[in-house]
Amino acid sequence: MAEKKRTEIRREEIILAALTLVANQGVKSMTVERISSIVGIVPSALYRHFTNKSEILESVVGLIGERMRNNAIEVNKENSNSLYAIRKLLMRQVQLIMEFSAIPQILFSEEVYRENPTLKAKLFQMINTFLSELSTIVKRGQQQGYIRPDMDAWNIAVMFLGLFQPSAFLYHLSDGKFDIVKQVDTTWKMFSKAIQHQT
Amino acid sequence: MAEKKRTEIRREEIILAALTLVANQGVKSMTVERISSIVGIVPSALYRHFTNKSEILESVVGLIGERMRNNAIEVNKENSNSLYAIRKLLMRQVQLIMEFSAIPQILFSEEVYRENPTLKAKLFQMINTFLSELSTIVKRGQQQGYIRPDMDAWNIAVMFLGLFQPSAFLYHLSDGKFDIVKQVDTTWKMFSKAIQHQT
DNA sequence: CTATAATGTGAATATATATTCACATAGGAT
DNA sequence: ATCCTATGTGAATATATATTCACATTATAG
Repeated sequence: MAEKKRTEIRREEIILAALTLVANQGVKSMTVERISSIVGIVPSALYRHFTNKSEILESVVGLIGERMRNNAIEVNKENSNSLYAIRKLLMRQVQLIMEFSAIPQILFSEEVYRENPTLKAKLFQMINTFLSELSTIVKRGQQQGYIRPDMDAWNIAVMFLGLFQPSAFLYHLSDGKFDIVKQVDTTWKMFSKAIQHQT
Repeated sequence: MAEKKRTEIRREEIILAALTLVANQGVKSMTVERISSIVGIVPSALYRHFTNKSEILESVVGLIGERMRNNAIEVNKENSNSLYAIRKLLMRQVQLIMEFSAIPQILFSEEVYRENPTLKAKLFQMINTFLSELSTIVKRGQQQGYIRPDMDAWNIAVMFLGLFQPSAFLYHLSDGKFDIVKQVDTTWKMFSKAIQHQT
């Protein structure tokens, strides 16, 4: 028999196990059997800590969202030049993707989209929070005179997503062979020049 | 009993039915039961025309790929100004996404990624073909003097994907509420200015 | 017109997975 | 130390789905 642990601890272990599976092998690999096996308990034991599997997936998505949000907040704090902060954020996103290569799959998974409307709403809110955080950075840049003031901050934030999304896609599709850093670097050069305040 | 039809015809009907399901409700909704129901035959009859479900999915993905490729070829033929051709292509991609809102889900689905390595390879090749076609257009633009010659055509092609991918994502996530056309328009203005030959 | 091959059918099979439940046991509160 | 509650276990249940197969029927080549 596995050691008995308090539910708060087990919940964390379960979420972590689920994250590991999802991040590396996609949402489908996240079965109750595998999760429980990693944690070292029996499948039915999961239901002592979560009412169902969806709840576990929700927590996992929440964890990723939190991480993205923190990235945005931190780079904003650490960099006075907001253009530089955005570049830092870009690099962090790339890092996140390389670490959890299945993130795009999660964000587009049908488990999220169709089978769980609550989760879809949560995901939408998550992305909006991120975009909002990023918008703040952009606006600061516009006030500081680093970024052109004639462009909508929210638009720029959405464009930001486009800087790494295709690379993430190709990285994934090529089994990690695509040089994501190089592509993103080039893209950033062009992008930063385009949004910079023209003196 | 359903009418007997030659396998070539049935195959087309089946692929079309599968495409309809996938495009609107994702890969998971594409079950043998539903496909056969749309076609008007019984599930087991599918196996007279395909050896298994994967083969059907492969055909569906192939169809989408063909469509993307044709888009690229056509806009290249129809527009002498290659910058304008690229813009046209962008609009066509947006149209494609609005018509088949589940395309991102297909491209990132685990059915494609994990369960079927052949299909993954095919998808990769498909994207590369598209990017290659687009590169040709870009290179022409560079020769014509419309596009800056100091940027790698392939890089630009990958960036192109980033022009609509985030919008597709948000469009999907917001249940069609996100104004994809407006966002892509703004993004295009910035992008086209950035890649234009600076006189 | 008939024989044969191609296509369609319904039932059966196989598999994978989530979830429930009665029972077992450990560990902290008293 | 004992009781009680929280946690763990194994078996059973439910469900969804792909696939196979023996048999039925249609179309078509000869």
